[in-house]
Amino acid sequence: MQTSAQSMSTIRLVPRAGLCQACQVRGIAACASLDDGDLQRLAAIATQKEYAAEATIFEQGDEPSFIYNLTEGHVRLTKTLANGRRQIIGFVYPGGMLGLAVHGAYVCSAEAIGPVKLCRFPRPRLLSLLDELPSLKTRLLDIAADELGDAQEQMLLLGRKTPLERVASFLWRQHQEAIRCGDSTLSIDLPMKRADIADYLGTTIETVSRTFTKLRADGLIKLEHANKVIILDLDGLEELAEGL
Amino acid sequence: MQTSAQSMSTIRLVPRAGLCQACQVRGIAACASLDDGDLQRLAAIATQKEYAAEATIFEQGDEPSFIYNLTEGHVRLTKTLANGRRQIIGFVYPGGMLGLAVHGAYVCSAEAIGPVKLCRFPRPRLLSLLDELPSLKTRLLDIAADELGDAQEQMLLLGRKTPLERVASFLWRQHQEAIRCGDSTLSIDLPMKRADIADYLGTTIETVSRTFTKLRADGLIKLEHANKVIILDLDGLEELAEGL
DNA sequence: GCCGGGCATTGATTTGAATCAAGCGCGTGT
DNA sequence: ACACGCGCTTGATTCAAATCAATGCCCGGC
Repeated sequence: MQTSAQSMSTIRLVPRAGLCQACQVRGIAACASLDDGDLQRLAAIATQKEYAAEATIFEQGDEPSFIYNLTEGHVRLTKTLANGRRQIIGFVYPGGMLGLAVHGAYVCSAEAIGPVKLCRFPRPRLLSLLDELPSLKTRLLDIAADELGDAQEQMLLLGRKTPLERVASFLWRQHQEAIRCGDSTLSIDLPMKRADIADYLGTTIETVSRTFTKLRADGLIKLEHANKVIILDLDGLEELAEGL
Repeated sequence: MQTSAQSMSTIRLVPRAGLCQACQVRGIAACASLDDGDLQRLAAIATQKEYAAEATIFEQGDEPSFIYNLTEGHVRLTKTLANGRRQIIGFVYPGGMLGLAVHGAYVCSAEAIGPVKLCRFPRPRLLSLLDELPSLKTRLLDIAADELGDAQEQMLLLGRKTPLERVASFLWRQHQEAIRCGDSTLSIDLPMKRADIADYLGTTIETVSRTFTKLRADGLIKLEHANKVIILDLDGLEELAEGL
């Protein structure tokens, strides 16, 4: 009872300068485009922050004061309708950016799935620094274009795929993501709960669960336990995902 | 029979230099960020193209050789699944960009809804010009961030809204778009067919039609004819769209 | 003016996923 | 060790939207 609600969510806050060279996500994050000198300048405006599991990093509608780079853990981006219906817009993995998509206010909320570490940049200072770091601006444009492509793929999923195809697509992408992080096994760790998967795929917990069961029955996957999936038939999964 | 299939779709192609000052979308397109001198440099690499109704401007999977700016008419962006199911990712209005979202290839196809005019830029030349026109690069980043926000809003629609809410959201946005173009009436012209609306909203032609009928019965809209809607209760429409 | 075809609307029926409702398994804290 | 609770799975039922099927309307060609 001695810790306040705030200290529950924000565990540590340290200046960032000098730590970048050692950063876990140095090679895949936005800052990968920078040489050591420019990295120094970026690091000068950055602060490292940590949040506990389930903490809210920012809220839909908030003034967008910061842009973040996720260094450890997983984040979900959510939008919520008046009556409580929730849609998960995306999951963010280590190396990903938060807070890029903005029309005057954050368009979605960001919540830590497990404990996370972030690199935080004051938006105005980062934006003005962009004029002096053109390679970073280019990189952000590339990142935004990639995210736009991902969003469009998700619209196809939500608008036109069956629940079976949605789950297969989800697992396929989780596998691709694991590869991108250097993990080339067919074993997938799901950091999020069934409710998160359901809200991401535009369906329900029950349907997600039944679909996992069906994929297992059909021999496409094995469920080591609820949050660990082994892919047995990667090609079959991809075919399902593409609606073949 | 004397005209080939190609000349059916590509009617005219003229150099663009010098025409920008007179451009219809000068004030709202990406080039709005440029002064006259920089505009000259951009115009030097642009070509004006026209396409007939239903023509394909580029195809999902094509090498992304060009970036386009729509000057007249309307475009739909589509993705298609193996078995023919189609999702419309977005509609583009005069002043909008085509071909920004790319992972090595166009991620969707672009099709003219009616006759269209476009300003076409060779992608490599535009990208290298960006290094000399930082304000344009910033503008493109802003546009990409806006489109990302729109895409996220659409994910909420596709994942969690009812057909009634989807159609209400669609009409509300069409109205907002009309305002952006300086048209402040409550009368909306729909350039696209019911099939396009259905594929955009992740539903069917029949459901779209029934929903229009219901909105009319409930006194929220009037249907002047199939492609002309008069909004009678803008607030009611917005409430529906937000799920209240 | 009349015919034909494309597009929209309306109606009847089916179906697949949401909802409602138990159970189960596992980790946590007492 | 035990009980509690949370998260996942499984089963039964409902229901909304997709599908199937006609009909109507408007425009363009003959």
